[in-house]
Amino acid sequence: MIEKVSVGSEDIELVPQLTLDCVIFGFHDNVLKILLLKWKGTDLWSLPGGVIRQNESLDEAAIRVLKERTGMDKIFLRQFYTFGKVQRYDTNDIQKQLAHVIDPKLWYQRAISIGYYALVDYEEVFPNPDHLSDECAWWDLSDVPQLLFDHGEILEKALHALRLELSFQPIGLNLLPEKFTMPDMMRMYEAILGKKIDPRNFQKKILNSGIVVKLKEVKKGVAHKSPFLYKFEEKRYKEVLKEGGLFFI
Amino acid sequence: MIEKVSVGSEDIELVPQLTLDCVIFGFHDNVLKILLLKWKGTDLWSLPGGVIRQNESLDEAAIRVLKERTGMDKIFLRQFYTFGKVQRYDTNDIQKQLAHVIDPKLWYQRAISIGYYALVDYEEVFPNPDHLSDECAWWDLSDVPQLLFDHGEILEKALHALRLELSFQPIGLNLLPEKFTMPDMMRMYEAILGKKIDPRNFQKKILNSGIVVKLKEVKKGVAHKSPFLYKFEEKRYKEVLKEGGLFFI
DNA sequence: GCAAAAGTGTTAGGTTTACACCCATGC
DNA sequence: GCATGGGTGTAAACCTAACACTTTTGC
Repeated sequence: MIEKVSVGSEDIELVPQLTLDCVIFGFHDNVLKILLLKWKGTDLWSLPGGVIRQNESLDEAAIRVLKERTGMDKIFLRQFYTFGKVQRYDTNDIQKQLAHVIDPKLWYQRAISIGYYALVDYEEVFPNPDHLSDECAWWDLSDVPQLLFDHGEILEKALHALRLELSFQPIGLNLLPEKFTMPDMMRMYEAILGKKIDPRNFQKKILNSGIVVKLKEVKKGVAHKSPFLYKFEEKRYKEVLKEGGLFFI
Repeated sequence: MIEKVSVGSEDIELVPQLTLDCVIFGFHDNVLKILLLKWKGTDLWSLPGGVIRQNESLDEAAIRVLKERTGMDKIFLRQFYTFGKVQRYDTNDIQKQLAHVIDPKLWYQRAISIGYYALVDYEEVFPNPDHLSDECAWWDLSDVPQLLFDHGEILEKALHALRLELSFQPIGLNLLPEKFTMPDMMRMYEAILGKKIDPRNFQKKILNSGIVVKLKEVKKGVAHKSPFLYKFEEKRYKEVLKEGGLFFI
């Protein structure tokens, strides 16, 4: 197991057997997307992840990884689960597939991985591969390829957490751009919940709750009728979430 | 840091720097209770916890700890958060307080702790101290003493998770005895949510949902009017939770 | 008999659901 | 002008919240 890593000329001590994995969600073209890494010289994809340094907290480690992959500093991040089966995936199989990138000796011990999910404004992200991958790219949630390790399971659990927290966390604020249309927001809800919502009822409920304000602008340059733009009334949004949530079950 | 532990004549390898802590909830006399340990020769209390062996999963480790502390085998267990600040509590302070029980050298490295909460039927538990404590006892949630380490924060987060999951997990099934009265159940909700509920509205909603059935018995030997007994209609209860939850916000 | 807790119904207000047509725009 | 997506109202059903008195029991 790696217990040190070099950054410039410095050796940095790591917490042994502990890693973290990030599911980075974005929303674009009406669908949820996640950021994946393609391992060097392969067609194999996995979630971005990293190790924990002895002198940083778990959250700090996650922020560091997020910053490295997206270029972004202020990111909405939630720890959602820690994955700790003894044998989280088929070690021999992985060693064979990745032998040219990582020394198989690195797999002599199990690793426990802390799962984080992140929400980012798709438009502001510059995907950036790490030293073991040669591509970092957005994938539509609906056609994510088979993932390496147990990352399929990690993604499942992240989605589940996201669905649950949709009613209690300011998901919209972090996944939508500053100005957005009502259909944008509705489709974000639909994408996360995986079901259709009636647009009249959706609009009524959202406007009633007071969590958004209508701007005196419309979105231009789109085909068909120009939709109005809205932005979040942040204080009110958080109040509503705190006072019991905003449900579209 | 301990990296081995002896069980009988065997040495068991541990995952370094990783521990787990359990918040074990029970419900009795209309209040929520948790199980705490008193450290040998002190008046200091903490949550039950343990280490992770190399050959067991996190869940298995939690089950082992729960079994040791409560004597129970089948326990409702949820992992709710992993605590990983670099300096989770004042190490010097703790070393001084517990020097007579644990060699201060054990604290030379940080530890990351995985938080689990458990729900148990109060009546079925036999509290059992571990080798570092001389008492294992129930405490009313409302008068839990100052806890060692960062266990106060862990308890906070466990409670928060419990509140959130009350609407989606079969909490009642695990916290109440097999047969219970409507006021019992209502007070469980009140204790978890920390607020009063109207008994007429509560009963209406619970009975409408079909998650319990009224038995042809009353609870005898109680002062005042004998209340009817109910039991969960387990299949229906889980269906309702799955289809969007059962809220008393 | 009295104190304490159990049990129970109604009403008003609010929320949710279901449902369909016209409008503005780009091509 | 037509295809596409945006925008909007109403009525019925359902759910929630508010509210107080009678019953049973042990002491």
